[in-house]
Amino acid sequence: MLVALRSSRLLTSHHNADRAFRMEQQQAIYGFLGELQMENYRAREEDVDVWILRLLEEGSVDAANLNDCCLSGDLPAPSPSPDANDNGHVGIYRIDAELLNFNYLTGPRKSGPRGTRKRRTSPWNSMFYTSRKNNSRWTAKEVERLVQGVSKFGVGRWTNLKQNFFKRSIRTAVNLKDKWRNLLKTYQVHKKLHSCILNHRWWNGSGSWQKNNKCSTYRNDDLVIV
DNA sequence: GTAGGGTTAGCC
DNA sequence: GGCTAACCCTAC
Repeated sequence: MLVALRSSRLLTSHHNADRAFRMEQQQAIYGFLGELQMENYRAREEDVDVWILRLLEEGSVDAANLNDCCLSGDLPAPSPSPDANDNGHVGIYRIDAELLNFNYLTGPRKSGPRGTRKRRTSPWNSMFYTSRKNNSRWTAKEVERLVQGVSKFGVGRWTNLKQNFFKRSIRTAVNLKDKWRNLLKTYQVHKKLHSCILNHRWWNGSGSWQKNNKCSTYRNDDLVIV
């Protein structure tokens, strides 16, 4: 599975008229990713297929609605589906407190919690070591706030996100960007999700939705899963 | 200010 | 030694 972000396009090519609608779509997409990722911390050693199916069954993640968020920059926007709400928008974004109630730091992990790390200050001053600025692992609450922030402001608005969600935090805008990148990276690792999601309705690339596993592309302006 | 490649340190 | 996550560096 390839997940590619095209955030720069998001913020530059959209018409103002549909900007709000597209932002809501974006929120849905990243909320979905956030839920996947955060649950992933808890269920890292579990069968991902079973796990995502459970989420779908519980309704925590609605793959059908997710598909309704799909838009291609090259293809016409699909009509809102019957699953959409009264506004014609989809709203799968939801951070479930139960999903976040996991043992973030002590749960089963391939790599355990990291302690304080140190590094050389510079190649020519290698005799001295100094601590990095933060050296702390992200907490579940921080991840939650990051996902909320990205869902609200979108990817690439790290300074804005910092000011609104991490104002008193040690995390810098760059830290937020890097953490989000790590989250998506981990998300990509679980390729089994691909076949699972493809079993649900999917944009077939030729103007209609279908519910089978023949389609191989999920796409919107900001996210491409191939 | 941001994106993306590079570096580092902890854990297996 | 490999993998991973947090952090650093730098071009744009």
